[in-house]
Amino acid sequence: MVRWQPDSRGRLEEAALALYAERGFENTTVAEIAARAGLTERTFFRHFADKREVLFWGSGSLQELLVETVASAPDSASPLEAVAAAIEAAGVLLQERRDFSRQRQAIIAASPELRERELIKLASLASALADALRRRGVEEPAASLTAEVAVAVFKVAFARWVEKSNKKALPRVMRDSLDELKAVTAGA
Amino acid sequence: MVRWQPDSRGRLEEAALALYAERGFENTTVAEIAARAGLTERTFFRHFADKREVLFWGSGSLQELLVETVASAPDSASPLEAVAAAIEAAGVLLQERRDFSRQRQAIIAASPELRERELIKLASLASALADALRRRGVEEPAASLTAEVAVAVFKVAFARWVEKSNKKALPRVMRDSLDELKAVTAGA
DNA sequence: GAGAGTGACGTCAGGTACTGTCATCACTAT
DNA sequence: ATAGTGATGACAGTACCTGACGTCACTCTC
Repeated sequence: MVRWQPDSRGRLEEAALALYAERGFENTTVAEIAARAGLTERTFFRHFADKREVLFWGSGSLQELLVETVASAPDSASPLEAVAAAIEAAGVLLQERRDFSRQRQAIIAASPELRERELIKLASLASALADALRRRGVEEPAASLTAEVAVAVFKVAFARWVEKSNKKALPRVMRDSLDELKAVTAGA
Repeated sequence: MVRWQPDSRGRLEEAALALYAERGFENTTVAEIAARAGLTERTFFRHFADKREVLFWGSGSLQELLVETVASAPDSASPLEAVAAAIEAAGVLLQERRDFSRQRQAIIAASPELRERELIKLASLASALADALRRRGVEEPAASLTAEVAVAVFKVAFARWVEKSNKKALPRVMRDSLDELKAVTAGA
């Protein structure tokens, strides 16, 4: 006899995503998620720090990808070129998980609490990018500013990519948005 | 006989700030805040949507100031110049409330929950700035990108101003940071 | 292969944030 | 006087989250 079904964490993630999409984040209780996954509420909180975190478990790997891309940029690359490569790489990843990314974003956009959590993940991402730039020898405040700019471009590009479903691929939107940003900051 | 002491909202704000500073946000209960203000927990929640909001009541007026500054910028001003004027004006306001701003920021920095709330206020600010730019005829995505850049500069400048207490005035730090950003985005 | 862990889960009790509902009563307007 | 009105108190209830402890298939050791 197996005592428990495998992959309880995965089942909790699936159950949470389905319920949040179905009836909204606020109208879903942790008890319901746990029941749908065939587990108890207590077990949910052993896998996820809180009710929101279940939607953000993948953000760690995105951060790693960004940091590694910055780290492996050629020495000749400027700080902005390094982070540009990073957000384009992130764009590739999210473009691959297109439908999932869009569904997840719809859920987040519908709940202020989830938007808060998303923003702090992006802030952590900016902080990690700034670290990576400093390791490349970029001084403050240039490192922090470049990192914040990268995240800003990421946010705007992602939002545009989500809203118009029949448009360009995300990496392309990232690059275009960065060019637009350069134009905006140059002309003054 | 007066039935209640006046300015219950103000007393709640004061009590909350003092207790958060003294023993930290997470180690303070709403019941304690209410008791210190001579009120009940229920009354706290009639004045503030939640336990965090008590620290962010002033953010509305900051947002108004930014939006109005953008709106009243001369027609000849570029989008970046308009938001630059706005964050410098915000810098003046915060410089006037220097000690309060710093104490408040120390409390926020110590609590992830409060940082989340701060970030969503900044996001709302970016959104309001983008609206103001669109009313000036700026198209998307330039409006959103410029607004995000403004908030990014604001964040970085404010952080630098807070950490080195014996430095330049905040509006000056804002301007310098914006110049640094221009340098960073131009060189690639 | 018996005994000693070990780790993932369940069960239970409790604290705290937040909400809905109704009562109270100084104050105000007619 | 009388009838509101609005800020507050009192009380009950839900949901998030945590700590403590028990259970038992699995694994490791000798």
